[in-house]
Amino acid sequence: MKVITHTASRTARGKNLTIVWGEHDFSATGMKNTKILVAVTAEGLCWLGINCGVKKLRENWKGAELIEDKDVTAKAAREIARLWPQNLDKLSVPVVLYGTAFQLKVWKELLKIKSGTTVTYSHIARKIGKPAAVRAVGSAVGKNTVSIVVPCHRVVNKASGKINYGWGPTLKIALLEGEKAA
DNA sequence: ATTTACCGTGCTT
DNA sequence: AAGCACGGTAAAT
Repeated sequence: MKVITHTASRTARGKNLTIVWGEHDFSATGMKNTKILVAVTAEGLCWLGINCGVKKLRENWKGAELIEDKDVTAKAAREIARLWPQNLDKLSVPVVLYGTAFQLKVWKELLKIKSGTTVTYSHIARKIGKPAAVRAVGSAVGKNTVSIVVPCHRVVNKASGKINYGWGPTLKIALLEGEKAA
């Protein structure tokens, strides 16, 4: 999978950017009643939201020009559904990551987590050489813009049974179950 | 069992 | 420019 990164804050990254988006069914994967909102820039996949609506997309790409066109996003959506859960790393569409230097480090680390496995937030913190920045890792993971493909759901709490997930704890569990079963 | 300290980000003042 | 709230974990109380 090709990954393109850009250093930009959340508020600045939408500037002068055109994003095409579309909603697609993800149920064929065994994830019942699940829709993914796929968005692409000229470079590649920049956003994947689960059951989320454009509002979230707009909030995360302030100032960007958003164009709805399912025909454009369908190819990527179909490929994601086909490759999940084991082979997302074979995605032919490049993944485009816009974040701060810290966030980019965290997200790239997420890409190394194998399907069917989980790691803790402190593990990531150690991996990026900032063992004390566990909480910062937590917030960076939560700001991931390309769910599922950048597997933020594979990061779990160490001991406390708490489950945190931007699209809801239930979905996080469902994704992990789906990957384990595969 | 509760509190404290650590870090980066984004929102509010 | 400064302050506040978040989020996960280990260590100290």
